[in-house]
Amino acid sequence: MKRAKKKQFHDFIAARGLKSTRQRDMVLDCFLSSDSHLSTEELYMKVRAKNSSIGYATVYRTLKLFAESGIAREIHFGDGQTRYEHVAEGEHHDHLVCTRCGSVQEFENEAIEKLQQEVADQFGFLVETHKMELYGICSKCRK
Amino acid sequence: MKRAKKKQFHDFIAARGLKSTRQRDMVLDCFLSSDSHLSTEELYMKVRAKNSSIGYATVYRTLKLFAESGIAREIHFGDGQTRYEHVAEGEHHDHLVCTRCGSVQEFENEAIEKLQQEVADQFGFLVETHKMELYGICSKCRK
DNA sequence: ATTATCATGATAATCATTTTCAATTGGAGA
DNA sequence: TCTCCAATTGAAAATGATTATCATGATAAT
Ligand SMILES: [Mn+2]
Ligand SMILES: [Mn+2]
Ligand SMILES: [Zn+2]
Ligand SMILES: [Zn+2]
Repeated sequence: MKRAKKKQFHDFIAARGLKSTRQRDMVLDCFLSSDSHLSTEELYMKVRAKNSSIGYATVYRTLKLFAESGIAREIHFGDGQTRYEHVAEGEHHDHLVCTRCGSVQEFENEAIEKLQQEVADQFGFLVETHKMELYGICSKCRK
Repeated sequence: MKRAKKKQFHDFIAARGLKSTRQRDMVLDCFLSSDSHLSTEELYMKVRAKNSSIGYATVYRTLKLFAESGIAREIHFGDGQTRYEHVAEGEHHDHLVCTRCGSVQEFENEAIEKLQQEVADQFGFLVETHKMELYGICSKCRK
């Protein structure tokens, strides 16, 4: 899957007339080998560990490109920081976010998605994207 | 309903040992007589129209108190600005947000809420709050 | 190799929001 | 009503995340 994501990004880069650089590849490797839902700063720290000369701005810019290329998605959990998650082609999921330990559990529920569509239809609304997040205490933190 | 909200806020102020001020009452009146989902800046402009000497910080601080008192709820639609909506006791709703004109349509769907609870239960997750927003094109903008 | 572009890193600039602080005000008690 | 102190206010500085600027360096097509 990493291979495919890398190709997808490189194809995007090429299609846009952009250039392949050692920094972009470095950020890409760090992103693909990291957990999902990392903040820009967290990613920056990981990249920094590999190459301390990388600039903060480069990480910001590269992450935005990942989102545009479709291999990542920007998410906001209300803590004031932008996070990026891995995107699998044609897949969608929502989140359970623990307000105590910060852990994030992903889930998919076809029934809910269908009901959302019905609601939108009732209002003549054309859905492009949606977000659903349940905030609370995860099972580990409840013990 | 305005009466009740005002009382709720004044009770909150008193219970916390805070003081009732002309500025807070002014912001409260503007908030209660405005549409929901206004950004802090939009509210500030409305208050400013009544009393041009009000400070920006006061509006920020007061809106936070509204949220704490339970008469308002902070919401984020991803445009980088905090918005506040009116809260009716014991009521909950979600949103359809038009990405073209910015209009917001509220809706309630008991079936979805129930399914959300089931999902959380499956993961042993205790839900405290949740948000669900459908982004897309509203019926007016589709015509 | 040459050249036209694009990318990078350092730094300044933005933007929304928060904090600081000196001056003012509210309101409980005398 | 008067006092007094804690709470409040407005202006301005500070903050934190993100973006823009710009001189320098790298990429890749010719
Ligand atoms: Mn996710
Ligand atoms: Mn609402
Ligand atoms: Zn937890
Ligand atoms: Zn619209």
